[in-house]
Amino acid sequence: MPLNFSTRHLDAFLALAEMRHFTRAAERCHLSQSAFSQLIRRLEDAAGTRLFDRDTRNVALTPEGERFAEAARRLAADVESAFADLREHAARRKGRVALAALPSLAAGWLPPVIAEYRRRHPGIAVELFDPLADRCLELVRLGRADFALTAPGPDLTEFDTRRLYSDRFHLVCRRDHPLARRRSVRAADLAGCELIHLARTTSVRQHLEPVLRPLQLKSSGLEVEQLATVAGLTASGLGVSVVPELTLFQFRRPDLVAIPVAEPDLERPILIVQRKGRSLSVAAQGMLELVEARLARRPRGAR
Amino acid sequence: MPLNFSTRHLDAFLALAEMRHFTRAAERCHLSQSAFSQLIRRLEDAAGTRLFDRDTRNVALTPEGERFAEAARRLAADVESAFADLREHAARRKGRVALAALPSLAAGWLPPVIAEYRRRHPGIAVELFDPLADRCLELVRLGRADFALTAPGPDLTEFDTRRLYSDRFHLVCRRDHPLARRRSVRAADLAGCELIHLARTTSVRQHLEPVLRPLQLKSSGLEVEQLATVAGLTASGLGVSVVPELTLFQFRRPDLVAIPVAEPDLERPILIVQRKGRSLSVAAQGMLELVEARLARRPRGAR
DNA sequence: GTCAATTACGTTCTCCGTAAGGATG
DNA sequence: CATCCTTACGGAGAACGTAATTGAC
Repeated sequence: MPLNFSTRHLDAFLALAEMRHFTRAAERCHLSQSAFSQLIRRLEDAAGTRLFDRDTRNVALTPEGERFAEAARRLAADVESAFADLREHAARRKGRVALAALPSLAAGWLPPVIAEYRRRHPGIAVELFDPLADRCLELVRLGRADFALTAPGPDLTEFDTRRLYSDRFHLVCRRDHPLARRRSVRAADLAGCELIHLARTTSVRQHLEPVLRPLQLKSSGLEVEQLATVAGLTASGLGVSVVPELTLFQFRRPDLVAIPVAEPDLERPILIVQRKGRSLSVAAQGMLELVEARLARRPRGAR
Repeated sequence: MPLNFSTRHLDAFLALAEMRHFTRAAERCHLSQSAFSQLIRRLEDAAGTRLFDRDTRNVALTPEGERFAEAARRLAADVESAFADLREHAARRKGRVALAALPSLAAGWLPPVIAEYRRRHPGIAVELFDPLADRCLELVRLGRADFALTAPGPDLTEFDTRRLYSDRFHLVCRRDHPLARRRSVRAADLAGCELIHLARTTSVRQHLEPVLRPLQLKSSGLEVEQLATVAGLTASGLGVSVVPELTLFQFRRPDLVAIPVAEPDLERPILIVQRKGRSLSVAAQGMLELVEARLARRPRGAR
């Protein structure tokens, strides 16, 4: 006789095992005494043996009942904890979210978002990676990151992507540079400038290259990995640089100025990238919503 | 929304997690696809979060679903094993029975019963204690033994007892003894005999004492604990002894004879003793039934 | 257009409660 | 005889199945 064993059976069994009294155990379970009796009876039928010895005066567990009681207590606790765990994740009181973001985002724009998230959901562990674009995608592909905020890579077909934002480029130069007083510049204006480059592995460089290559600019020969190095080199008058708006926080110093580059094709889209067809965890979904909300409130440069 | 979480929910969830296909998972669960869909929906309501991502083409676990799946697999296995364990005990394929029996029973009459039991139920562990009567009761009181086969002790009110059998006494003497050719003897016939006694702690002695004391028999001064010693002493012509029928197997030697003592008050009841109000385990119940069956087939001396 | 999940709705069946029955101290 | 578990029976609600609907590819 296959029983659809349920938490009600568990609760009833445990109540009776504890109370040793049908009527009172039935009350605790909010059942009539009759229904309760049937419940126990069906459980015993499924068990294939009596679990309680009872006459009209006494109720006690049989040896088999004792044995089952141990399992039943564990089961009840396990069911309870499984659902509690689920609800805690659903309520974002517990969980984990891992995201990857380009260094420029990770250093400047993202931290306040993460701080806000942690404030709202102190129980959730936040993991942040700040590698270059290729590795961002890799982390998402491996499932190490729930989603990434990064620039387009070579092969995005295996991901679900959404454009969050489009980052415009700025010329950064010393305050005493000939272009320093312009309100905006065009790519052509850069002719004659020595350019300090970021490494070719960076998304910044990859987006700059198609636009600047035709201009045959003089190269400074300097090609570094860190934006802070670019800032230092530029401040020392060794050249100028062209960087996305989101990285400008690295260049906010009295001796440097940043000037928008008015060039329609020169922009670096920032995408939300996640695994195709897989939904985000509740925790990650919350982070994503906060990212989008922050962007909506600060649409500078958004398209 | 409190769900009456049941094995059906578990099975459905696990089937869908494995199949990633509602229709096929529903078939495995012997449900219509519609009913199956509702089942999952209710489960998700109770969980407070989606467990599956699905559109008409793909079904996959959400991160929360993955987490729940681990717990669900454990739960399903635990429920299954708890019931399997119960059924194995009920079917006497598994379990344990402990019994205590007087040495005379444990040595002679009981072993074939235990052997038969083990043959029938090889999965059940049988534990046997063979102490004197007091300790037999003690073992039952402590729950170390499921039941005891023993003689009446001083305080039986705390136990449930049932008379199994009544053991009649026999005179044991050498073949060359004056009484050796009698077909039966009375207590009075023992006048002038030197009696070899068992220790006062034995139930044999305790039952003999009230009957033999008035006869003022000569004492041999020998008072030992083991029946085998009594046999040796008797065979050497140091005296005679009076022992219950169940112990006669110790005295089956060519130089000794055993003669029934025809004395209405001289008998030693053998009781089944168990804890009051507590039922026996299925395993122990089986042993008890075998004991009674064996007795019914061999009613020699039964009342 | 097809396949698959969801929704709608009528039906079935399980399970509950009221009430009578029975056993035990 | 009072207490308390069990059985009987009628009804409410949950769950199921058929079928129509929606949605994705």
